Amino acid sequence: MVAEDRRLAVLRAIVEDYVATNEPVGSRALAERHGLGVSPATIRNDMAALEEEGLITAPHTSAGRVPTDRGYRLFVDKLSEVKPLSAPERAAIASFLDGAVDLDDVMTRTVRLLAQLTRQVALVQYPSLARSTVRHVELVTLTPSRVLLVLIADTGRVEQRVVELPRAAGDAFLARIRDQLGVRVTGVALPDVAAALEDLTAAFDPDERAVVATIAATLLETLVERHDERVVLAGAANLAAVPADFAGSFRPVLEALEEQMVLLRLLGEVSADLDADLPTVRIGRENELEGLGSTSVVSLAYGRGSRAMARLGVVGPTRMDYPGTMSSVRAVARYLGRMLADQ
Amino acid sequence: MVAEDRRLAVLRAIVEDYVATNEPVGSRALAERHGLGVSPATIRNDMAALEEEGLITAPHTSAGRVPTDRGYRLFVDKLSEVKPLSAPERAAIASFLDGAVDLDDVMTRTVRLLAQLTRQVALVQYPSLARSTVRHVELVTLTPSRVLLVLIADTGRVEQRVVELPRAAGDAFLARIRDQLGVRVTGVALPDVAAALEDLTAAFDPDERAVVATIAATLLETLVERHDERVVLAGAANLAAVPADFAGSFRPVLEALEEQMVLLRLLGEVSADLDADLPTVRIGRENELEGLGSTSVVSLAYGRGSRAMARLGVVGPTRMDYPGTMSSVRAVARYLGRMLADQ
DNA sequence: CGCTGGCACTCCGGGACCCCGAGTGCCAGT
DNA sequence: ACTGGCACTCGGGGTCCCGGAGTGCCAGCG
Repeated sequence: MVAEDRRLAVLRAIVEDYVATNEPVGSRALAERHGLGVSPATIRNDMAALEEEGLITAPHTSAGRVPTDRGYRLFVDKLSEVKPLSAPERAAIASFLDGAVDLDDVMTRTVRLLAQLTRQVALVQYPSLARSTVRHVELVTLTPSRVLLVLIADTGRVEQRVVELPRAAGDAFLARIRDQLGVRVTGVALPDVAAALEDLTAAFDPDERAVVATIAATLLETLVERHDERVVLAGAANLAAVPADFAGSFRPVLEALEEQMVLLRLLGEVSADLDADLPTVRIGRENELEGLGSTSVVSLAYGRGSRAMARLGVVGPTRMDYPGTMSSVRAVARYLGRMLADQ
Repeated sequence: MVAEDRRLAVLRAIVEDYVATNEPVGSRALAERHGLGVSPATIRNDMAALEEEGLITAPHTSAGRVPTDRGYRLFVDKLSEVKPLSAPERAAIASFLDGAVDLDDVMTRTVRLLAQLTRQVALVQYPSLARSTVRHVELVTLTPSRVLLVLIADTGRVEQRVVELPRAAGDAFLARIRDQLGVRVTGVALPDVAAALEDLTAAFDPDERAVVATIAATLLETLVERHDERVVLAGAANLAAVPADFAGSFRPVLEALEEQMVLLRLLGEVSADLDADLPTVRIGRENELEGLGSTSVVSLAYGRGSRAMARLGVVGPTRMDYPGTMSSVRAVARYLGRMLADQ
């Protein structure tokens, strides 16, 4: 089995060298730079075997080898360790995020930080409304028949919506609605709000119910909407770092990254718990999105305590420094979770 | 002066052809495609004169001519007319923007629309807080010594900030503060809020003043902050449409566009009034920003009635369709102004 | 049996070269 | 003032060629 081990060591060396140099790596360079203790000829045999298994491939007959998606996959799963961040990096995270004034600010800073740390495109999803509770509901009169409905979640997230009332409503009436809403939904988990509002209209006179129902409906709409799942992005310029990474132009990549839907799918489903300590890695074709066949996504959930709230991650070329990226993603996710817990 | 007129016609033809084909334009093609009624040789003389004046330039001894920044400038100022939009385009604007649920939604839709219409990078600045009035101020208790301060402007813009109080404050006390704030600032223009709060602390007992002062300070901070001038962006993928437009890589351009400060400077100062009906055009080096030497910016203020609230515009290669872009920018600015007036 | 050195082979990339076409500037003629 | 003609320039593309890097295979060795 010694031979088998060496083969894997060769794969690991190929991945590391290729990531570092961006050039197909040959047997001689490999034998020299890594202390494998065998001759290039032996390595060539190993490489032939690895190629047979579909883990590496040669761009041309007479070039070095390059890892395939499957090769990276094996590397990530079995051959790499997530290195802890350096002290300066930790310090950078702290100094970057401290001093944020509101949730928008936290999100913006986080995504920039992540882009800077990893030198890739960073994504951060807003804390999911579905996993929050209501902190406060407010109604603000705009005109007699229009009110602004403001919903504040415990994550600090604020949603607002203008409501057109079926008829004019006086301040006293609105105050009663506000009170009733407050009593019923404050502290309630957002998915449970619908149930909590079930009997809301019953608390009002029949001729008042149309107005109340309109407001309640808008509130529920606000909770349900896909709008919910906002994702912010930073570091698009990093795509241009090594143009060769994206065959032809990277226009399709840029285009894909402008679609919120795509970003959400890249980050993946938010799991219930925060148990997973290691980022999820999707490599190349593994994420089946148009135009993103030569990119990888490293993502992780963040949250308060053990409850996941949303995800964050980075998108980069399949030829990326997985261990480094994974550790940055993990560190930022942890720090962000801690920040939000403070609030 | 007929000769002079023809020279300008030649310049205009060069700009139009170059924009259409992205290739240096020669004297023969010019004589054929545009009904100038003179021979290529004559046009060559004109071109020599235009080159002498610094309006066009030849990439190589034996290539056609290309407009310089100054050439585009003359074209924009004197030789082009802003064409009205086509009916389908107008329809697209309306259908794209209608149905927006809140201010964020309006901004997002607008910027996407503009990017799509112009096929360039679009920028839209949020309605300036400095030009709004206060619609409502709200205080929400988080913990006894922390409150969330929410400010709603008449543009629909919502700002929130967590305030750490110097000591715990009861609900009744906070309600009094809220009332006092409401009385003093509701309907007040944001720049005048500081004055309106001048005597706020006087309305409270001496031992309450520290808390009140903290809240007032945070409110003022919220108004002043640069955060104020948010700009959203869309259509970055359009930069990649004609890679040759940005010599080498367009990394620097992407980088510049990630800086809020840069975006603000690109859009320019918001003037007091909405008098200017034509977009401002800054061509190439005219905007003195690092990395944006080969881009042009077409921008315009938008607002309610005659009051400017902020600006929007697009960034693209100097080689752009100025008349078309200008008309799109103008149309979107008008429509957006009308939408906000409705609110 | 696994490893090694040697060897013939392949193929990419870059440089040298050349030609063609497009476009110019200038000049003499109308 | 405009035009046709002409000599000139230059870049892009095509072809050719070579060197270097890397491979696969084979025979030999411990």
